[in-house]
Amino acid sequence: MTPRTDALSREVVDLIATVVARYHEEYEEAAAKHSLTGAQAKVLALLTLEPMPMRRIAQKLKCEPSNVTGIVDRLESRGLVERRPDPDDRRVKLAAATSEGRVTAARLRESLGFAREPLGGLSAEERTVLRDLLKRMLGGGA
Amino acid sequence: MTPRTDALSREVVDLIATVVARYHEEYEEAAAKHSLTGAQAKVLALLTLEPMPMRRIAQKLKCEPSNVTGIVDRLESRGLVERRPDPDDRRVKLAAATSEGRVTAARLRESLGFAREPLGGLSAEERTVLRDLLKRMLGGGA
DNA sequence: CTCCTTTGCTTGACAACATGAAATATCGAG
DNA sequence: CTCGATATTTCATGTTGTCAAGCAAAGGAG
Repeated sequence: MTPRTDALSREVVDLIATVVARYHEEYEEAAAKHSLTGAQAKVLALLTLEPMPMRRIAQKLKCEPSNVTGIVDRLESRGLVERRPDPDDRRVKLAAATSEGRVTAARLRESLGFAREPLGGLSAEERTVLRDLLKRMLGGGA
Repeated sequence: MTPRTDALSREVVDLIATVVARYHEEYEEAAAKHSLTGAQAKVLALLTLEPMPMRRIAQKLKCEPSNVTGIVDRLESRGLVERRPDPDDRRVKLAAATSEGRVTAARLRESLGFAREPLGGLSAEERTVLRDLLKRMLGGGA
């Protein structure tokens, strides 16, 4: 169907690569502002939505559970996250953001400029078109 | 200008986050297929375009030069890359892809499905629109 | 209930990536 | 030539990632 390497596709892929690079930079930068690494920021953001077993964090991050242990350890040692027992299953430990963790996460979201800066140049209609194209792109490839 | 957290912007940012995650997954996966890490694949791809001083690789990767030393070491020990003296400046070492390195890089490009899969669902017109929106998004924020 | 497998988490060993500081060699200006 | 700047490497250290092994708890088969 799609010619393997037509100029248009290559251009779009290059642009996406640029978006990816830029997104990462900004994310790491915003995390560093709060003395967090990217991985720690991601986990903290996840836990502000709801407490979660370690195992589920690993699934979200697509990494081994043993890795999550260390990341949560570091967040816990800074008082941003705590481990609670799961009342329904004593094997499970629920990681949850502390109130201090939620404050940090909120500040982090604010300093994440990616939402405003690059999207600011697009009108509401254009953003709608972009949204729909991205949706189709992601939905179709799944 | 842009309301800080309107639903549409949040949705687009979420979609971009998904694209970023997906891009990374596929890139790491493709690299792993050739027993390379993501960082190694990136450097190898860079050096297939043209030989380059270590320092410039570090700039492209946005990391410290001392880090590049290790990555190039590993690529060199596998015969994918070599260090050459720079005729104009004896302090500089030019890293260059070997012919074997170029073969590996070419295979890697081919196995990188991101170009075909998700873009396949979009018509040429839609890809043009997407390209222009991404361009404006990136250009405006720069 | 006991046995046995599975599941959830942690620990330990190890590799890659990343930073920062210090060492070495070279360049280039004065 | 001397001195400061530049390019690279080395070392110490920390974070992220994997895999294998271990332990506690859950859950089913008998």
